[in-house]
Amino acid sequence: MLKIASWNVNSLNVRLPHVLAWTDVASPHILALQETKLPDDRFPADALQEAGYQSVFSGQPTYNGVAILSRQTAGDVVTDVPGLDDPQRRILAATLPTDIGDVRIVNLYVVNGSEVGSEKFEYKMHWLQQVTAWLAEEASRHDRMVVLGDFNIAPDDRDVHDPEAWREKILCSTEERSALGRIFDLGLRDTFRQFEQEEKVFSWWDYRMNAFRRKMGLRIDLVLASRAMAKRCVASYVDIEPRRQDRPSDHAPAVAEFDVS
DNA sequence: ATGTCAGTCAACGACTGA
Repeated sequence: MLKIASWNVNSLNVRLPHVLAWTDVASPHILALQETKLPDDRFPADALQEAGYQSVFSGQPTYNGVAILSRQTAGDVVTDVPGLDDPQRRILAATLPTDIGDVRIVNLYVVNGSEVGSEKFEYKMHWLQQVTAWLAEEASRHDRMVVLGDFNIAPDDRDVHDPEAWREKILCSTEERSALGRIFDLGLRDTFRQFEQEEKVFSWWDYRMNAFRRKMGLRIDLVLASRAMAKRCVASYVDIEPRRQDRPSDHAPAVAEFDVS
C-alpha cells in the first residue's frame, strides 16, 4: 500500500511534535505540508530524518511555505511555474519512486483569497489560472500524478457545514469552484469522492467560536489523482485525530491510499 | 461575536494573515 497525505500544519515550528507523533502512528510514505512558515535554513530536516523521512521544501519567513516528506529520495523538484513570478512559496512538485514506478507529487498551498472580489481574490484567481495551465503540462508528462494540498476551495455543498451561510462566500464561491473544476477537467479526480463517505466530513475548522467542537468546518484539503492513480486508489479520508490534540493546527490531514501491488 | 492562533517587529502590544 502506498499512503499519501496532505496536512496544513500552520507553522511547522509549533507543529513539529504533532507531525512526528502523527507520522509515527499513520506512517504515510509521502506527506505534503503547507504553511510551514519557516525559512529554508530553519527547516527541521534533521528531526524528520531521524523519524525516517527525507524532506524537500520551499519556505519563507512568516507566511506560506510547503514541504514534501518522503521515505524515498525525491527528484525533479520544482518550486516555480511559468507565469507566476511569485515570492510566495506555495508550490512544490517532486517525483518519488514507488513499487509501480515514479509518481509525480504536486503539493499546492492555494491562495486563500480573503474575500470574494478583493485584491487577494483576484490574485487567487490568477494564481489558479497559471497553476492550472502548468498542471496540464505536468499531467501530459506524468501519467501517474497526485496533486494534493490546501486548495482553499470546498468542492461542493457537501463539503460545507452550512452551505447557505457560506453561499458565494470565500472558499465556496461559484467562481472558485469553477476554477477547481478546471483542475478536475485535467483528469484529476477528488479521491475522497471515489468512495462512499459519511456526511459532514471536514478538514479545516476555524480556531474561533469552538468551530471544531461544533463540527463547523469545510473540506478544503484534497488529494487529487490522475486516472492511472485514481484507479489504484483504495481509500481516501480525513484523519481528524490530530485536530483533537493540544495546540492543534486548524487543519487535519487528508489521506489517500493506493494499491501498488 | 472577526471572541483564535501564529509570526514579526520591536519591545511585551500592535500589526497581518488565515
